[in-house]
Amino acid sequence: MRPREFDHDDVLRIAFDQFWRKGVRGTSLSDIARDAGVQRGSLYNAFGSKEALFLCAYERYASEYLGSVQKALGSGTLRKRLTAFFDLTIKNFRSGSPPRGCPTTRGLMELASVEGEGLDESARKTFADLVARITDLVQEALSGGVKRGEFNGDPGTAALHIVTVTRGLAVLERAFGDEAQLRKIARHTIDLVLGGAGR
Amino acid sequence: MRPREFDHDDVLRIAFDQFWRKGVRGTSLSDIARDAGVQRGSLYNAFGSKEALFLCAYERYASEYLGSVQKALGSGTLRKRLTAFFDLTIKNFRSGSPPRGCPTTRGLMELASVEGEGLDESARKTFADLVARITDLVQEALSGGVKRGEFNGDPGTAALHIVTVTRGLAVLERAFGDEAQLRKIARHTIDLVLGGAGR
DNA sequence: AAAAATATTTGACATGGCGTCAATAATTGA
DNA sequence: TCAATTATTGACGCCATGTCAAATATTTTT
Repeated sequence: MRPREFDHDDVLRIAFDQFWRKGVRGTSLSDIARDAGVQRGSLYNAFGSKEALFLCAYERYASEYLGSVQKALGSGTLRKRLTAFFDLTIKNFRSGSPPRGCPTTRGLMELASVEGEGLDESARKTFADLVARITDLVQEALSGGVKRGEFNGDPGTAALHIVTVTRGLAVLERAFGDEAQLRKIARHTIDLVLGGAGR
Repeated sequence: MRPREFDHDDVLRIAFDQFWRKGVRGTSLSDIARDAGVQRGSLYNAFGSKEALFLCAYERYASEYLGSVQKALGSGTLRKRLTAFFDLTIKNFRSGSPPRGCPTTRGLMELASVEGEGLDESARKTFADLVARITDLVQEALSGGVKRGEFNGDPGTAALHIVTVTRGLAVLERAFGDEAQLRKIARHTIDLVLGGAGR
């Protein structure tokens, strides 16, 4: 059979970059094809549809992103680790100029119409993964030195709350665009989560 | 001059309903025109462009929404009022079937490309208004019976945090779609904000 | 080595959306 | 009554998505 003349991964990276900058609906396959030096038809042949291409590109990004989160959460006190998580998150969707926002959030909202079921599944996994990692973090801290009673409810709920805040930040960032404010909210959230520790 | 043959407000309501259900980019002016019994050209004559029409429709909605928030925050203890706020918010973006999500958040994310500057302004105002109302609420409670020291930082930061959570909920709702979970996060947030009061 | 099989590339095409424009129609005011 | 003004209407250009058949480049088979 005839070998393909372009690298799938290259195209996915290029496509994701455009999707992230201009949104899924705001990016045409012609744009991507031109940027990637590929014929538009080849993209259809390789991926089937624009939404399918976005999905592939998104999943490639998501695994990379989750990996970097994993790394950032490395070690240190709970406060330090949570701070690192918020820092990474804010830095991630403040990257580029103008800032490009949170890809998962943007994609999810943009495709959350009748049809956009493919990304729902994928975004759910991303969020679930984040919640799981933060839950582990909290549990680990609890079984370590951190005193119980500084958390309201179970670690899972705390993690859910934290991930919710990060996604809220992704939204506010689009509205206000003020990084200092985002950091303030992040710090405040950590203070709340760590109970009296930071007051 | 010739009188127009349709009611602006009717069209805005119909348009907003479609935008909310199918997204801005997923809704065509032909759809709206058909639904409203108006020619497509008339919409361009009256509003200028699809984005401008969306903006008008959004602003009509936003003032209605802020009014209902105002009402819901009416009276009672701070906990009761915050609970009412979360309830209204969740109920709002769980309305319809399937749930239609938060219009401000969806619109903001969808149009947050290079050009979408019109809605940025409008959404910023909506969020700023929400933050201001919640700030007032907290300040009122503080000058009333509620003890100081149950809040971390100033009331403004607390309000910002709360609004951030509601927007995070709008995102998670799209991913998980589980209303019970949203309520759990809301309750948890209130518990955190009210310090030791609810523990 | 030649031919068959198979997958990719390519360009043409159909469909549908946005936005513009000139022509037409319906009022109001002089 | 007629001019001025604004709304409506339908045709048009442009661009996007997605489909299809023809052409092309390999690998495998004979």
